[in-house]
Amino acid sequence: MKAAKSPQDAKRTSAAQATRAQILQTALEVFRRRGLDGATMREIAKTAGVALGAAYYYFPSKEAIVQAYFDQVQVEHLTRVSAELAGGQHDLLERLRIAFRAKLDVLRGDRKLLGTLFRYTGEPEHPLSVLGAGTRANREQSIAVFRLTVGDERLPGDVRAMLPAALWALHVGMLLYFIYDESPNQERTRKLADGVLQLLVRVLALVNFPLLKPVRGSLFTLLRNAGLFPEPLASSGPATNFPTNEEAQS
Amino acid sequence: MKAAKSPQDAKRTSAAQATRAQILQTALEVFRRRGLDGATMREIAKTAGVALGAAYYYFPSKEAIVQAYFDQVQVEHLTRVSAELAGGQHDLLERLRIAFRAKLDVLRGDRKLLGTLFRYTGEPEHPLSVLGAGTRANREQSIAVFRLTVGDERLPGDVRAMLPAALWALHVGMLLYFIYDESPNQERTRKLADGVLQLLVRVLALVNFPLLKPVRGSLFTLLRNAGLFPEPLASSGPATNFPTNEEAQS
DNA sequence: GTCTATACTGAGATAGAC
DNA sequence: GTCTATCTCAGTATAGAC
Repeated sequence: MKAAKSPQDAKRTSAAQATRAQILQTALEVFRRRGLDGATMREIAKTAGVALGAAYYYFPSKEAIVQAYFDQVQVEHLTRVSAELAGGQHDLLERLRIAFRAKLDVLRGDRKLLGTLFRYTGEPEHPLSVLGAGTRANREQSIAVFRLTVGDERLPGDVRAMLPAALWALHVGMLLYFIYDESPNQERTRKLADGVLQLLVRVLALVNFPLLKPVRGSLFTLLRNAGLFPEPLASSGPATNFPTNEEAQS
Repeated sequence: MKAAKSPQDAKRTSAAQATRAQILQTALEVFRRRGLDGATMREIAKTAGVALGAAYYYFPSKEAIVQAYFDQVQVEHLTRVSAELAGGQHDLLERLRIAFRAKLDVLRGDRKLLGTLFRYTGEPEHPLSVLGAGTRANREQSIAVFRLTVGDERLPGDVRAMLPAALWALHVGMLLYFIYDESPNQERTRKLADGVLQLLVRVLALVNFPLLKPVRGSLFTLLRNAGLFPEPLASSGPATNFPTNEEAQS
């Protein structure tokens, strides 16, 4: 957003970024070796070859490092999905599989770190709550990836409006299953995801069926009243998309 | 399970139990006053009139106290639901509302404590993970309450087999919403629960409809293969009921 | 603005005396 | 079963080098 004002600034900045990156990467190594709780900021700093203060200079807490990791993951997910989707014509199911599998591929090997993602779920005020304000940017980027995945698939307006956020929620559920999945290479998670997505696509095809239409209407009204998907249908701006609970008239 | 062997034992035991209860109740007061993180074991011990070590003698960690609280909640939920269900004839929807509302009533005022429930969701090995082995007893008791709530409602066998666990999962979701709900007296949560349950009952009525039967079949097969509801349909023993992932052949 | 070195505080948890 | 003393470690503070 802002360019460096002088060579000095640029140099300082890039040196600082290198330090930051160094700390981040080292921290991830230490996390993988020791586990999240086993890792201490002191060891991270020492291994990274910086003083403790430097680590705290860049990351206010240990979990902030993990958050930075999640931001990294998010970027890589977008990259992978964009690349794969660009590669050819795929139907909706294939596209969804690509998006879900890509996420698992990016996270493969870091299942333990993933636990942190859920640690503050029950604490609305915490900056690292998956559902909280502090992670909104990351969440919206992730939802955007699913919006991209859905693309211009022909769907009823209300379905199309909430599908990306619903997919995001579904994918969070998948990650939870992933963490608990001890099958070799977590194949069970992949199978489950495939199956669920297949089912989802089938249900989406049924969604205009007369018997189901009223159910669908009720469901969406319910969710909207609950403030779970408050975007005003087909709004184009950046949508708020989760329990912000900023007083909706029900 | 085991009776005291002598008056001494009984006395010791009951004195010890009194100490334990004292620590537990005091801890809850302190939690409510200071919040969970604001509360220190030192303050809890001091306020309860015991030494720090005594608190740790009864509760291996601060969160263990919260876990004990959840056990208490579980007992009270069962009591309330049993009492209300015994009071007359209710249809399924009414019974479900009773069960869900009772839970909210029991927890009203302790929403902050509830955050702890989710803190270790992402850590399978942690004794306090909602989905883990350490909380299985509590979870099964809770599912049993929902089984009681469903009662002998006429339902297809597969639906009837997974409904209690599904309701348990749904109710956990409700608790999450509850935590984030800042509406007066958390009325939004109650409205949402009512609406979701109404919808659920409507869907249950449609479940035998020809168009939906294959979808339902696929869904259940999927969940079973995923090990999410591994009980062998209508087994009567204590069912394992969540991602234990003890090697299932998919 | 970036980083080092060092020391301090607070709190969860434990050991061992009684 | 209960207490006191102690340990560890995350996180803060500070003072300063560059």
